[in-house]
Amino acid sequence: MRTDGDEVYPALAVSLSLSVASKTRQELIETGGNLCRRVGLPRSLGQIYGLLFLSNKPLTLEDIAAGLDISKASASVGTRQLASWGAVRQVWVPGSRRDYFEAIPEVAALLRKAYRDIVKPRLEAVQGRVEHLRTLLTEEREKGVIEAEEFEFCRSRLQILARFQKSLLSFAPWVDRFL
Amino acid sequence: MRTDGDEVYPALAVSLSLSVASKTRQELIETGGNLCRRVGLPRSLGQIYGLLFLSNKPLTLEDIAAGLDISKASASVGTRQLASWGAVRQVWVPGSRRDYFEAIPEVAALLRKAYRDIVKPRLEAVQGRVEHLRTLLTEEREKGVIEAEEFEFCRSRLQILARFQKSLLSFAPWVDRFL
DNA sequence: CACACCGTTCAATACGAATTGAACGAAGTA
DNA sequence: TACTTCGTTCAATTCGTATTGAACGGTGTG
Repeated sequence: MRTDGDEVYPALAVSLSLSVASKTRQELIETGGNLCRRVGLPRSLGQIYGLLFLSNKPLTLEDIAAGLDISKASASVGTRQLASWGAVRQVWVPGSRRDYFEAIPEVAALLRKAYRDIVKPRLEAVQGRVEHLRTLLTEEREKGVIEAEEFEFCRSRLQILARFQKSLLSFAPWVDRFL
Repeated sequence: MRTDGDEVYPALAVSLSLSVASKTRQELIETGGNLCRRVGLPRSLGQIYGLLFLSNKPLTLEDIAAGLDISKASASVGTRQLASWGAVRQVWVPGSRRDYFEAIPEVAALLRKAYRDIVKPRLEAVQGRVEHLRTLLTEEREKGVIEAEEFEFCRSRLQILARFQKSLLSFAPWVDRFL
């Protein structure tokens, strides 16, 4: 962790209450980070979730920053992002006025939610987009921008797309049933 | 397109045989690019596929570079990548010694292939990873790095993960049936 | 055999996005 | 009211990686 203000001890996560850096935790954090990076998400998200996922007790922002050696800022925005996705919960600890976080371990539920809240809406957006393209194409045909043959070709191609994402949308119930 | 060698005409895709830049094509290219970027892939891939997808006839690397205003190099690596995924096919055109490309429009089949060749193997890799973590954890327990309580906690958490991706893997047949 | 044409490669660059440090505000504490 | 303690914000920086330009090799052509 990089403290703001002056340094105390050179990067020793001394205040961290959990058994510092077991290899297991370390590796889960790493794979979590990689997993995120691969999907185009900030690696810190996966790391934070991984850290919390193997944490006995809720952790503070400082714990997280220290445990992952990232800045307090990153920890802040990261936890907020995760919380907005329901992957992390902010818990109240009576004595302290810090924010404590814990992972929500129901991974399957998280994935289901992700599908409903992110993938599916986006698919529907794409659906609208394809429709738009189809009307656009016929317009251009009427204006004579495109010749008949090419028009027909494009039309069939767009139809393929339309059919495709309709079948993708029909996935939704199956996803729900499975997870 | 930025030609190597000297310029001829200021960026007019004059040699491009398809009806230059219909709005429809334009937009599909754009959404294809965005789609890729969102998933963490180079946008040029989506653009190339989009261009070819609405193309009557096979296109050369130069056509692609010109049509998308990207470098010949990008077009080259992009088409190769797409071809390696089976999203694009290199066709032989008798008269010319250039490489011609056309899109493979069976999007559903492409997705199925992507699942089998990319997602599923990766899931299996993750499975191995989780197993590794579990043995690692018990090792650490035996060495006394972790106390009993925390060990039990982590163990249950890892088990959640294991169950989760096992159910993910059981998806495979369903994916095949659906697309 | 020289020459033009094409696709590939690779080091350099450009670009987007994640991460950071410092400043700030809110809320407790003495 | 001065002084910590925390979390947030935002401009600046860093970092990964997509993209490019130039050089190269290979293959037909005159």
